[in-house]
Amino acid sequence: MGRSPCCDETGLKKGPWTPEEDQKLVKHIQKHGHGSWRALPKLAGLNRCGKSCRLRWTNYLRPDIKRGKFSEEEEQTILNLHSVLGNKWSAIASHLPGRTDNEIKNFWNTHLKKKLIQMGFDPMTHRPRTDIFSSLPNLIALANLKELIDHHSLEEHALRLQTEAAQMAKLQYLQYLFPPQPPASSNIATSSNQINNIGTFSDIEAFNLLNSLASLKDSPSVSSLSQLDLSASSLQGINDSIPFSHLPDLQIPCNYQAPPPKGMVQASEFTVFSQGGNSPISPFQFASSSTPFPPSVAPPVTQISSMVNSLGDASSNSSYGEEAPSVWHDLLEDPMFHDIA
DNA sequence: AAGCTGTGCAACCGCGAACGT
DNA sequence: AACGTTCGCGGTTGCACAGCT
Repeated sequence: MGRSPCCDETGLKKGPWTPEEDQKLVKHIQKHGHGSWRALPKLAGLNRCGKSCRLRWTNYLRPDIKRGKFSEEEEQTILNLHSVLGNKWSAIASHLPGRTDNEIKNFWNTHLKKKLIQMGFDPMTHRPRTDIFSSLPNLIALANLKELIDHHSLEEHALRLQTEAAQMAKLQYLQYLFPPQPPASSNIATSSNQINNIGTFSDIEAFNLLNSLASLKDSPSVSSLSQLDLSASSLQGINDSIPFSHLPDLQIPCNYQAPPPKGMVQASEFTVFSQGGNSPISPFQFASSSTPFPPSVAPPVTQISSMVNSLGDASSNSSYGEEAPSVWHDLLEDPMFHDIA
């Protein structure tokens, strides 16, 4: 690839700019504009490459540059934009008048990123770190000590993420406790299951599905999940209304294998596969996927809790089997499940 | 006072996109 | 369409400074 030599050319100065050089550059641009950056150094009488001149101007000498500490509003804006845009510093900078992409990038790398890491959040995804169980104590401590956080805006952001963390943790704990099970021997789904391999749907939709399953439990009209319309087209409408749905999804083929007895919901009905992969993903791997989880569709903690409660009730009153009630009971009794709320 | 370590930030580098011929 | 040049972006480096031992 024919890359331009730029500063590699011999004789061109590198390193920090002197006040004299700054003055020359500013005077020239004020008088003539920058025009071609490549040609500028000669015209301005500078022994620098055009690239160096452009950087010096855009990051330091431009008259509209705001210097000094970032305000809380700016900090919050950066956090919010970064959670959506990622490391698109120029795009983020366009929302912060007077701030350069370089300045924002430095501020992120030296301040915000570290703070998020310390709080147990992945600075790239803005979600709880992948080792969710090991970071839970930190999150709990954070909840108890949140009043000690000195930066207001960061606190708000952290609390929002923390709520998501608790929700994710519970859901992961559910998956952890109820790993995928092999289909029952009397598996009518294998021959007539209309939703086996229905295509793929995202984790977002999986969570929606979990929610809807909980609410469907008591519906007499639904005796089997196989009656649900889970076609790709029906899911499309859901997807369209979901924030962040434009972002790449972790593809999760629905591996529903057996209809639950008597309209009950079975957490283990969901086997999560990586895109194109053959082996299931563990809850930990699932949590570590880079798929952003939109806060707006996360099931509220109370909803998960009531879901688990209702599942427990349902299983104790049905032909689910001997093991199920104790499993639900174990979950509900587990202090960890309650503590993380 | 000297040396070490950590931090913040300006500047550089390399790549790919955009543009011009 | 193909090629060369320029520009802009994001990642990284290196230096100055502050704080600590």
